[in-house]
Amino acid sequence: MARPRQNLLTRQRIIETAAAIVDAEGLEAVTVRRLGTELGVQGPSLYNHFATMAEILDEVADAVVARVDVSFFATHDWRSALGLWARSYHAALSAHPNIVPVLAQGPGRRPAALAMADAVYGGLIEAGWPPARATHIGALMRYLVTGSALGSFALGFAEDPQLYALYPHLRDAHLLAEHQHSVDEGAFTLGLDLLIAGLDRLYASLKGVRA
Amino acid sequence: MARPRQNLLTRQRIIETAAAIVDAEGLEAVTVRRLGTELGVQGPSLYNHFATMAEILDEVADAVVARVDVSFFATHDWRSALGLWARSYHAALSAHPNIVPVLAQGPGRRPAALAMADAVYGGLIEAGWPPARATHIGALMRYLVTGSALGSFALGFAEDPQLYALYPHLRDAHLLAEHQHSVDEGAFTLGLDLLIAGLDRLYASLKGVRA
DNA sequence: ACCTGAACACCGTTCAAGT
DNA sequence: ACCTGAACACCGTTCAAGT
Repeated sequence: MARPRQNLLTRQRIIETAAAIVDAEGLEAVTVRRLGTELGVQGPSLYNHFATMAEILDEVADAVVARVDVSFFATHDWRSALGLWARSYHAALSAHPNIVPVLAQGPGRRPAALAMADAVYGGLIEAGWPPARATHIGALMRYLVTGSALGSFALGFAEDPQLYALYPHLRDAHLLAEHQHSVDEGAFTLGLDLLIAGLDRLYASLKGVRA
Repeated sequence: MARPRQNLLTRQRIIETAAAIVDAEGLEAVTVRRLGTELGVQGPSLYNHFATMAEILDEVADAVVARVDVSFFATHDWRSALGLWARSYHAALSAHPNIVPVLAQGPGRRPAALAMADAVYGGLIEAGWPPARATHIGALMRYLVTGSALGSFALGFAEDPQLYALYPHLRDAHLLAEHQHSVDEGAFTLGLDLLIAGLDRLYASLKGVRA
């Protein structure tokens, strides 16, 4: 059989395959040899397309961030835009929790993460927030979204009821896993609503508006 | 030279040595062989004291959580207690940021993490919060603290000014690193203050108190 | 009971050789 | 230009052998 004129690999194919492994089995399951097997090549072939394994995972992470909708800042009041963006960000990360540790290190040089930071910061500045405060708000939102996506609170407790015998108030903690979605979503929604309401009041006081 | 009657290793010594490496060089620097070298034994000797490497890192993480002060719930109003605890939790994690990914997976079977969850949840229940809300508040606080400790927002941007040419509002992002402490602390403090003020209002409305 | 030395099945990455 | 095969310097973990 003749050598195909088209390359066996593209960056896109590699990233998609890596993303599928991350979602199904976690970050540690993505190895050079495993990727090679799934792509039908030998492991070292990947180095014709990427310099390091970390670069591949960075692109997987950025593809997730690229799906976050930042368009609201162009069309909505800053309060609505912040809430809609944060929900979109949260939804994108919750769909791919295994990649969150890579994302949580900051935008670095990832284009989608930088574009998102630019849109959010720009939106807040144009709404009249002082630069230092706009930075704080952007940081705070990242803390909440990555913190909530990084590890499910509900699933963070072991399933073993006996474990909690020593802790008087944790008697039913082993049941949290059954209510994972409502616990984790409820906590995120509570936090987001409280923060936006609080920022609204802070904004009003900054602008000299009396309640 | 005779064989010492005392063991060369103890769990305590291993954990302390691992913690020092984590702090100085990060999680990836902690290897069985490296620990062996620093402890004056061969790597496999560690398996007489721990079943896995993950178990060692779990204990390093729990030692950090053990330093969080949860006593406030016994002595203070829930609002003050929540704020003082969250600041103590944040300070403990900020002092050892490299171990945060281990912590962020939840308490699991770690005694200090379980004791902390018990104290916080118990304190909120005794203050009169409904159980579901108390769970949300505990989760929310973990999101904020681990999210902020996991990766510095300020240090998450590359130091290369040229990188930001494409992003109109990020022109000065490369300067964030110089103000790391005030950016990261400012964002955390803003978030904590807004959340506690918001929870105070929510509590008042739950208890039927009119503003 | 605890430590050693050798071994197993992995890693990421490099590089000369092939096409 | 891209892929292969062999190699290097690592991993965590197991286990028989020593004391």
